Amino acid sequence: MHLRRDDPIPLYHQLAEELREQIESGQLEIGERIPSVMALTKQYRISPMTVRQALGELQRKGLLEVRRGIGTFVASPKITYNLLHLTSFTEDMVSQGLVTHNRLIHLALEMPTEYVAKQLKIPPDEQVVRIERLRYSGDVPILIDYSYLPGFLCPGLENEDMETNSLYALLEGRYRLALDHATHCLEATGANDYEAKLLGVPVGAPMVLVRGVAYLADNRPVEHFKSIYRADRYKFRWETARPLRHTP
Amino acid sequence: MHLRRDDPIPLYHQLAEELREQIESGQLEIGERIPSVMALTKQYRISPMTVRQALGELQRKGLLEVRRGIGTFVASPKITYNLLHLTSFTEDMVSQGLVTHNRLIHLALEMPTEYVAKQLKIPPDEQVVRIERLRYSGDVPILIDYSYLPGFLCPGLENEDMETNSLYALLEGRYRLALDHATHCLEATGANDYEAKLLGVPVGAPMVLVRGVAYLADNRPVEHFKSIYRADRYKFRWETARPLRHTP
DNA sequence: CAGTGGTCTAGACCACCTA
DNA sequence: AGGTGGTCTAGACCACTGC
Repeated sequence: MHLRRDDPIPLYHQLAEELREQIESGQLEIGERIPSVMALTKQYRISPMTVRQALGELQRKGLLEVRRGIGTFVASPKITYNLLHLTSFTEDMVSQGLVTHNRLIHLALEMPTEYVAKQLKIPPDEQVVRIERLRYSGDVPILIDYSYLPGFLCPGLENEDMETNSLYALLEGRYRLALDHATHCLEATGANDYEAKLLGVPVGAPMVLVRGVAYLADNRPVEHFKSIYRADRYKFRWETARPLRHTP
Repeated sequence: MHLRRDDPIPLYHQLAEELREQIESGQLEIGERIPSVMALTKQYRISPMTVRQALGELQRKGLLEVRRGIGTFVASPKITYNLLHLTSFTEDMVSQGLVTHNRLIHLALEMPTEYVAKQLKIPPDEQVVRIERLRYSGDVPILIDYSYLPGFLCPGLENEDMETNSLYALLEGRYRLALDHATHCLEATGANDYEAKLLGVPVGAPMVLVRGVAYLADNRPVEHFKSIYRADRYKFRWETARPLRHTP
């Protein structure tokens, strides 16, 4: 395996992906030492700083664990698994044997708010596709889901069937937009009139609000999302590993 | 101001701290552009890569915001919690450069409830240290923190100064209990009378409730914790390698 | 066009760890 | 002693932005 130098995707990210695949495929086992920085430098013919950028990325995501003066090791994969698990509503429902479906509330091409334009890093006069869906577990509405995507990235998306189709499957299949990573921000809030009505809870009922942005491998924003969960029907679980202390 | 080159603290961290102080003191205002990479390179007589390491650190912590081709700007500061790593509140605040202190509300050796004994995997007649603390960012109370630890693991902990000491630092330093991993469960809730009074918010105000257990490397439970955060002052942030939110 | 941040090079020295 | 990761240099080219 070698890296593509005439690719918009940075070398360090290509290397990080390569290592992640080796970890997830089991070529590199949990607790195993990965090749040293110098070894990777020679193997991929890139400079040490670039290797370290790749390792830093995986370290921050919890896939690698560094022991100074000894080496870099594959960390327990629980962390990433559960963090992904944390964000996957449908998967969570299915794994608990619950039937889930969506109700489309809104789907149109329109002008973004200032906030959304900033999140997507587009000019404020660039149109976005706005999607609003209500998502159920069985007959119980669990969350409201808002998505905003730059219109030029997915022309015609506003005419698709968003009730039965998965948005991400559409993006990857029809528009060849391979989502790569995402940021998330979680807070608690109370249901407003609109949310309370849709979800069938009292106004002010405790809700979990998750906002974030999904990106392509080259860091172009593809989607700004906002999800509002009923706190009485949904809990978030995860595990962490303690980071090793390093330099001050 | 100049950096100390014969200091164990890395240059990039010194620069990051320098910029952070300028932001917090108001020398650099929110939304203001900070000097460019080249300007900082010349000003502090360090190389561009080192400047970028400093900026990257502040960016990941949410203090800076980058607009490509334009410049780097001071972001509006928010307290965030990194879900990837198991850190204590104190460590988390300090790493973000925020001043924090605790008010001890309760500290004693006592009999556990059935629930706590089960969480800690100890017999119901085995005593636990119960700690209740109110924790501040500056002058603002942010959360109420309950900890329960098996008494035999940390004899004398009930006589320690829990107002100025970090619990995790004490456990690792004095008792040689190296925390390794933890489980967490998060939900949203409304403040009850007691919580509202302590935190100075209205009854029913949105709160984030996190419960869980911290373990040693051999899976012995060390601590059952329960933290109640003011949702208006504390947000939880994380990144995922692949966004699987809408997977069918 | 000039300025910005993003990426990358090909080395260097250091503190740390094992042996 | 020899290998490891951590830090740092002094440049380079690129894509993007605003003028």
